[in-house]
Amino acid sequence: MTASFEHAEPLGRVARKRIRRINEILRVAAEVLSEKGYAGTSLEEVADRLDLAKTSLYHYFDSKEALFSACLGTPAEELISRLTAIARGDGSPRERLRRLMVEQVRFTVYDNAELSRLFLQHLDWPESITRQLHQWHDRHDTIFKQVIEEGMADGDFVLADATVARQCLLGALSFVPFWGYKSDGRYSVDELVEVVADTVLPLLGGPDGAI
Amino acid sequence: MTASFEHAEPLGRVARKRIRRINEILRVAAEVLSEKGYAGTSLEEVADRLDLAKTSLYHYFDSKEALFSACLGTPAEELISRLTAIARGDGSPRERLRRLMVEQVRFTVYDNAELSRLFLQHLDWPESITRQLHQWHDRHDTIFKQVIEEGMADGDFVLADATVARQCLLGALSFVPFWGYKSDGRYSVDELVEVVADTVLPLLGGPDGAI
Amino acid sequence: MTASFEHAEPLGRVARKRIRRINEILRVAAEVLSEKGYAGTSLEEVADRLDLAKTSLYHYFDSKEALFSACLGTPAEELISRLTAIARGDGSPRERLRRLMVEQVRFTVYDNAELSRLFLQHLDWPESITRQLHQWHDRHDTIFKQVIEEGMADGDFVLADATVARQCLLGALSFVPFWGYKSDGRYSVDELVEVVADTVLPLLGGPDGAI
Amino acid sequence: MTASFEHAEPLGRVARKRIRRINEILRVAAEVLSEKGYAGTSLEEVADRLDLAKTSLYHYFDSKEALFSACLGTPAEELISRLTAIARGDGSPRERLRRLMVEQVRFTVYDNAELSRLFLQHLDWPESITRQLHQWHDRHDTIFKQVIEEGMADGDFVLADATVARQCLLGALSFVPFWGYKSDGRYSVDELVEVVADTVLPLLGGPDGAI
DNA sequence: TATGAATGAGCCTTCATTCAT
DNA sequence: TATGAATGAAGGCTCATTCAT
Repeated sequence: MTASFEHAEPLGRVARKRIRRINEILRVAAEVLSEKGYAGTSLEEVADRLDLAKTSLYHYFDSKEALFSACLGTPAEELISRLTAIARGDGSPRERLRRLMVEQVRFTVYDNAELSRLFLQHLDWPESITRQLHQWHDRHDTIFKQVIEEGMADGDFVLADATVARQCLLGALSFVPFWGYKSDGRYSVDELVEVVADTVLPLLGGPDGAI
Repeated sequence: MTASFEHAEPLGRVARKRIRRINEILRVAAEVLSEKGYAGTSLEEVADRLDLAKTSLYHYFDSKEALFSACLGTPAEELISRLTAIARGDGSPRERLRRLMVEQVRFTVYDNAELSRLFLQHLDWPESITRQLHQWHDRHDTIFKQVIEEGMADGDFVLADATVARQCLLGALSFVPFWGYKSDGRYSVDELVEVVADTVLPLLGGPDGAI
Repeated sequence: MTASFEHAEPLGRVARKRIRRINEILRVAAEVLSEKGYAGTSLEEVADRLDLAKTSLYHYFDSKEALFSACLGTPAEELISRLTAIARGDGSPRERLRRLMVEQVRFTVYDNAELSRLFLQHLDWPESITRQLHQWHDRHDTIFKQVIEEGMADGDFVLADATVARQCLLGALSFVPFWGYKSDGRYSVDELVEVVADTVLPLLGGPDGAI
Repeated sequence: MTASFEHAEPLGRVARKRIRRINEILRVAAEVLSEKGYAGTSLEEVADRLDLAKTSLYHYFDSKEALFSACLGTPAEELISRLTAIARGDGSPRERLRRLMVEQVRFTVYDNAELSRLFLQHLDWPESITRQLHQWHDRHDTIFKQVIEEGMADGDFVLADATVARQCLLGALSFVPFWGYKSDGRYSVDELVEVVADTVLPLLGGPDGAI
């Protein structure tokens, strides 16, 4: 019953079509969600934008909760997976941390502009989604934490309080999607991403002119 | 009908009682609001916690929107007013900026722990409140902006892009109320406030060991 | 919140009016319930017959379940209370049993013609009501059981299997409300009641011409 | 399209398979029906228990109504046919009546334990099924009625009011399937059947120790 | 035959709001 | 001021049924 939108095995035509449909639904649902928030979004509205009857959504998701949970889960897992790859990759801790920041900003500002804003707001969600959000937050936080700790062990990062520094760093990054309720378009996304990373990096202390 | 909660002139006993009642309502409403968000909060719940009938709220506020608008407005104006006083006060730009940061964190973490989280979420609100939020954001942003610009003019702050730096700084600060869905209580509030300010200040560049 | 329809203390005008309203609702709800069954009855229909908006019912009952639970509870408790009084009253066991039968038939055929039919059908009800029905059944059964046992101890009732006899007796009585999906009106209610009692009494065996 | 579940002529392999399928469906449908009642039963649930898609049921039955109508019709006709055979068979009216009772109890308690309970509940059914139920009731009643009348003509049954007696007798029998929402298992089915018949027979009056 | 997709009708329930007392 | 009554709009969800494959 639960909608699964990814499989490892080869799928028949029917199954592929179903998946495509589900992804379309998720896309539109995310769109509405990012405009109105969970409580403010009605299935009617999602269905309308899909030219679908409200009840047809129940062929793909068991409930409103399940639908929007999937909405959040897809990008959250994607981001975490990308960041994990970077954190485990090559380069000095400082280099990897910078790459994490770049990827995070790119992802939240470019790939998932609106949905990203939802991850800050833990009100308004049903219990089960709140729990998921907390888990994602923890996993996300841990990725940054480990790289920063490596850098401290190397003596490259010099921090009075690593936790506070990390929180400030993540805070700064998390707010990028909120900057432009009126965007001013001074930078291309690629440029913005780099500028932000360079701006925030000093939070970690260490030798001047590092990198 | 519109609830006014402040007056300059002397008031009669009845009026004073009314104001006290209104403030009590606002306090409780803010409490619920911070737990459930706008759409998730019903007047019934607010009334219940006040041991009041739901309809009685209409003697003090014209509508749900008016009630919660006042809820946000009171602390928003308070914070802006405090920050304005600091910005216009004595001291070098760097000193004043630091004091702004300290006040901002203290206010959002200590004085208005939960409500502060609401200022980030511009979804889920009715149009008119969204507009207010934008205005507060702008006024709030401007306060920091001006002090930073003074510091740049003095050559004390050295920034490649002042806007990006400011956004990162404010992002880091705004995130503080979100840190502790599990608080770890390492610092007292007063200590925390200082640690955060010291951690974030490097975002502004300038001579090492400044302050 | 739960609708209470009986009180020992004196009540104000408002409270009395509320009780009257609740009883009116219960009456109409019982009417519909007896025509369509639980699942087949919509609150809309109940409200319509009361010239009321569907949602207004929620001022008096928390849910459909609560409403119809009260519907059944009122007559069930009433019948049990009447029967208890008889069982504890004067007269030989045979006399009291006969009076129980008379009261039971009168109540189910005359006072609560349609609702009585609902007590047989334990399907279709929500869990909590099913539990209540079972409890009423048990209490009801116990009343008859005790009087029959007294009569056996006296040697007035002579039964190979008292349980089977009691079940058959109660079965016969319970069936009376079902007789007349076309009623033929040969007897007045008062006469019918007596005829039925006389007809069923032989189930209990014992000396011919008893009573 | 209408499902026919019995044929006189020889059938092809395909047709036989279809009939087997239909009977399986009816069996499962009856099972669910007896647990949840008509309105409480969804085609989805029936299909689920058959490992079938909901819509596939429409290959065998035109509608929910048709399916459940068949569900009831099969056992109803079976019972009536068995009782008719007995009523027309050998033996004195008293003997035949006793055999009718035995068969009725055996059928409702043993062969069709749950479905039998549905025949008492004339609510909750759609109109057309209600009509059928009434017809079966009439035919069923008539069978008993005629044998009782024969017995009265013979002077073996002595009844003040034959109709009331018959209704009481049938009432007692009809309730046997309801006895045991907690069964106590004192008798085997075969014994129970006899005990009940002996217990109820006195309702018909006549010479002591008859049979 | 079998089934996935889709839908319209309908249900229970919540809620902000109005009105009369 | 305070509140009980009442309601319309809206929302999430179920379900029997139709259609195309």
